[in-house]
Amino acid sequence: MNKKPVQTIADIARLANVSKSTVSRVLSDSPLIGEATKERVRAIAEQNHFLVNVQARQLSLKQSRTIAFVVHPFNNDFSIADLFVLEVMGGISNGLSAEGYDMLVVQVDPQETGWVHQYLDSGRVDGFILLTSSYRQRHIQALQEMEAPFIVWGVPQPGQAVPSVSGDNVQGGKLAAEHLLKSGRKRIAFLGGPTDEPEIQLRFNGFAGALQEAGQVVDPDRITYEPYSSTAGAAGMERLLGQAPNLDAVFVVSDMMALAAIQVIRRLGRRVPEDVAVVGYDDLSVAELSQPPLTTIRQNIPLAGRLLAGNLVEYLRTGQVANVSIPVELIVRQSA
Amino acid sequence: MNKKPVQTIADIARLANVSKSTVSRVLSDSPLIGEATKERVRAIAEQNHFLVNVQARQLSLKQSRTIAFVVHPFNNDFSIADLFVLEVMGGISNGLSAEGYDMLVVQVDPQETGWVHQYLDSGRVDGFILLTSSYRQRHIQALQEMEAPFIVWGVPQPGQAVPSVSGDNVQGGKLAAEHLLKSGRKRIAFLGGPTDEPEIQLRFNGFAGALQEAGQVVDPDRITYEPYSSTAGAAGMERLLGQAPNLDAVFVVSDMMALAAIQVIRRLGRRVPEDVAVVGYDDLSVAELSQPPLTTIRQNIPLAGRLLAGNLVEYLRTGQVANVSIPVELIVRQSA
DNA sequence: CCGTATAATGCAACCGGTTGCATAAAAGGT
DNA sequence: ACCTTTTATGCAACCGGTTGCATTATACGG
Repeated sequence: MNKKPVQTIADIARLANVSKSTVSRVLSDSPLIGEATKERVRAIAEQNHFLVNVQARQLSLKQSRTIAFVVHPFNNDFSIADLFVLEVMGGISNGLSAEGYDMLVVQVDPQETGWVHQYLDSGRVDGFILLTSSYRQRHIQALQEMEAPFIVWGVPQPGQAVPSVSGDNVQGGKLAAEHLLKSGRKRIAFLGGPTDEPEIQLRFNGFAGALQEAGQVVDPDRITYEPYSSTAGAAGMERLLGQAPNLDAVFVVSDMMALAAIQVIRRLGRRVPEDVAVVGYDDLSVAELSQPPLTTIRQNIPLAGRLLAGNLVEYLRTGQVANVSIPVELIVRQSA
Repeated sequence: MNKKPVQTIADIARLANVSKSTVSRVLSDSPLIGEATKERVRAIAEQNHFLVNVQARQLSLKQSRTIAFVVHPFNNDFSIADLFVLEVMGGISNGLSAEGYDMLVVQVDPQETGWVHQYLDSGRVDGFILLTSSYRQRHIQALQEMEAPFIVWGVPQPGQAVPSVSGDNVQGGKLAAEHLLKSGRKRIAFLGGPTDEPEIQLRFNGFAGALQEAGQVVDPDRITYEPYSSTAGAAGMERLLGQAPNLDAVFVVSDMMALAAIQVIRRLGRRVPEDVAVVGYDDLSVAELSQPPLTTIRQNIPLAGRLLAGNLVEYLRTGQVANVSIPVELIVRQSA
């Protein structure tokens, strides 16, 4: 396949007149080897563009230096999380490579858990990174049972000792509400995602807290929870406008749902932001290209990726379970 | 790390009272082994939840059964390809796992080519998959020089023997033009991407061919080529309207540019689609959420992914260079 | 000047598979 | 019954690294 003549440490060893062990130690910068030798061996390796065979090293070390990024199949249905997934993946990939790890993308059947076995016991990967999704719980359980190292994006169910990284959801809800209040909105609605997602609850808490602090009531007619999808976003918005026709603002917990909501608001004859102000969540790249450009809550995704990677690696090394939450930021555009 | 007692084929061999070789052969279903033995060994492996160690197998076979999906860093700048990347990746990942391969996501510096060496010579991956991008040429050159197996999404430069999968760009251009003609448009413009991208030329060919067939002239004033970006899309649209103020439709070769173009058209006081009809390309998820929902050309992305994976694997095995193009489809919404 | 601590290197086993070749057992031919 | 095939299995080397332990060369203390 490749006719490069110098491929193994044995080759280098021969050229440098030393043993395999010495070359191996030079490459891992072991203190056992004398400086002079190190220099010489390194030079030879360099000249011959030598690169260690990763599989051999991994076999020897019994670790793969690879982690699996677990995603669900991308079905035809556009999932709300998609773009988010991509951006997070970029961050994780960066973080991982900074730690010297590779990232394998593993698509799994949401119903099965055999993949844990398959990838871990075969030595293919050292650990897993999961993003929040409706099937998360079952997977987390499986991972815990098999004592597989993993970390999740999102807020773990209360009482679970699971390493995680998430946005500061309470603060996100608060920022959105405060911005709407500051611009004089009086009847602010909440269009949420699935009820059982802890982050949605936290966003609501932050949101409701800010309203109460401002002396506003949190009218149940102006609150709804929907599955994560743009069609659900549209349906939810329609319901809200039916229940509370006089609402003058809405905080939507995802940008994709917010875009769908805006379409509904307009279809029903109201203007955004004049009649109804809209604040989204995530700051996906579509947010600034939409009509009108979307005011939204941005999570620091590159940071999230780096932390997911870093904390998982840390957990692998020390067993330290860390739960960190990262700051969010209000991005004001024209929809609110 | 894992206390599973039965982990190696040696363990299985002991339990089954056979040699390592036999177990190995049973697992690869070698015809050398008798049926009775196979059954027995398989049963034992099964009972003990045995899984082969991937690294050891790979070391022995000198192949990684892994391919690298090469992407550029996701910078803050919204890249035209983003969503596209994600969707294609899903398809590739599916195709690859059907072939028994894993997918590694490799982020590379567009300026460097060292990664080819790094991943190939170290045995980390068996091949690469690249998506079209402005830096593609340099990378392709590097890959070819190192005789690295790879496949690209998009149309290769003429005269290059490069395995590829691409959409049927000629047909895409044709469908767009025909749709606009059918709705009675008389002065149709073309807003293209970079001139040196073969796919852009092909889309133009299909577009121009359809116009000519309908007896329309292809007025140079109604044609422009811009870099790939939404700002360039806006600039291009502005130029077109300046050169040919009476145009009544425009075919834009990417959805993102089309969205920008629509903003310009409106800013200059015309309505979409009444005054100017707009057809985009790609059918990104934003297309249906935009105002008005965008009429566009959709490529069968899951199929693309599967073909990229399948053809690369085929190339790995046989050296067959295949260049396939997949069908496209017109999605009619409200912008045209 | 010798014994021992110390630094530098090599030997060989090991990680967990695969495979060419030798061998043993069963089958076939006459 | 005997020799040749054929079929089924084992032996041992190999893939390309890492590492515990032995060994040699050098430095140091007395």
